[in-house]
Amino acid sequence: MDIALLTVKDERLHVLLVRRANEPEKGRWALPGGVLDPAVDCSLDDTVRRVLRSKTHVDIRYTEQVQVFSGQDRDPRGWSLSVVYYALLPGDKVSAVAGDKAEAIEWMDAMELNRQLAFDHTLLLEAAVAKLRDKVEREALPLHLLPGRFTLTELQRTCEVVLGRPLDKSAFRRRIKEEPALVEIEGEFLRGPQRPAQLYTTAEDFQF
Amino acid sequence: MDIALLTVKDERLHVLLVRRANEPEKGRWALPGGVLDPAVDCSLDDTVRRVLRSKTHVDIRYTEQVQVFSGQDRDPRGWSLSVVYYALLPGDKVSAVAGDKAEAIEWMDAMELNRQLAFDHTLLLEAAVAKLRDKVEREALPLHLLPGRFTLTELQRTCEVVLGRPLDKSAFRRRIKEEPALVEIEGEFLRGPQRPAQLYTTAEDFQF
DNA sequence: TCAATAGTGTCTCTTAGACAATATTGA
DNA sequence: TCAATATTGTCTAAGAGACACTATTGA
Repeated sequence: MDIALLTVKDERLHVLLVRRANEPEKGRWALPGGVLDPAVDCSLDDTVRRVLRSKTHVDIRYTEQVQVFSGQDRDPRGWSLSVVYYALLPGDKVSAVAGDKAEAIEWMDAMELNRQLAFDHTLLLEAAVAKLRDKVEREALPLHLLPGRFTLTELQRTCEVVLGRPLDKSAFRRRIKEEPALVEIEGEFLRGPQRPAQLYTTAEDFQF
Repeated sequence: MDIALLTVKDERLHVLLVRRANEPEKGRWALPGGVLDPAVDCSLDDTVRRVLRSKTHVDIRYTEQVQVFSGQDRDPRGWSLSVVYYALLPGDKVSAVAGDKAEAIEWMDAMELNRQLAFDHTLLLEAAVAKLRDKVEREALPLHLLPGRFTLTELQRTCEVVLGRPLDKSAFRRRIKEEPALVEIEGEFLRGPQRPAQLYTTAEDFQF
């Protein structure tokens, strides 16, 4: 099981990588992963949460199964099978994710696949990002990438980062006006050297 | 690995079931499945094709991975994991699918989930149908469910069967007019006691 | 001729995109 | 006041749905 933990950092979609401490592919960067432990996990989703907790020490609000990768060529040790998940981390929690002493971690730009990852992890990452993007392209709001309170502009930026293209402000706001997933925090604004921006939060029953 | 082999029969979406010959759940209907054989299969997709060939003796044109189901409660024998696929069979090939002597088979209406299937197979089937429907809902044409040559009306009926709702003829044709996946078979018509209908076929490079 | 289905045309209404205009703050 | 960003309004063009119309065959 491998996980693409995605977040928005510096206006770009980033993914968490860990450096492999052992052979094969020692020293190369890879998606964090883990193995199913039937004694502990009630299902694969449990495995994902357990692994994420141990690697990040942060509570992850959302995970989704992407695809199974399998075959004899993806790992030099022979036939292997891996279920890929993506997970979403709010942008303000990035700094809370720290590697263990044993493991070096790094946030890599998830759109720029210039670095060579271990095994077939570049493919896995592409599939994960594609699935997320597809969902957002179909009108889903990636609220799990945002902090507890956010402005509409921040929400729009997040969508743009995931989609990799600019959105029209007017059309975007028109669309989400009807969105029950968003709740206006009455009287709360983000202030700066300009007109204050209304703060919103995610509805209780929001399902991504 | 379990497979929902889907086809259109009698203007309804149907799924192939096999009756379990062994315990547990002996005698109950289930989706056909198989186990991965690393010695033979280069990947899970190979497994699916191998299993389908052995069960149906028909060449299946299209398969797609749906989702992994896992947990300790889905099989009385304990923790289990299954990758679910759906596969599409052209409507004119239904009669070519025959069970072995050892196995009873049956086509069940895939929308009417009234029968109690073995294990959690009702859930697996629902997930498979939902994935197919979702794809067709987003403008994909389920050409793999159709024979080699077909009319636009037949194509529309097939979409309607998958979606479970009627489509407007005019709007439907307007949409697929631009569709490169469809190739008109010039001069070939389906004739009957009415105006002949132009026959179409699937483009070589069609990707569902 | 009629029945039956194939195929087209037209109207309306909704919506997305582009872009402009207005609003409200701190400095 | 100005700079900067928030928020709203307007115009237009494309597309979807509804529905009616025409076309072409066999009987």
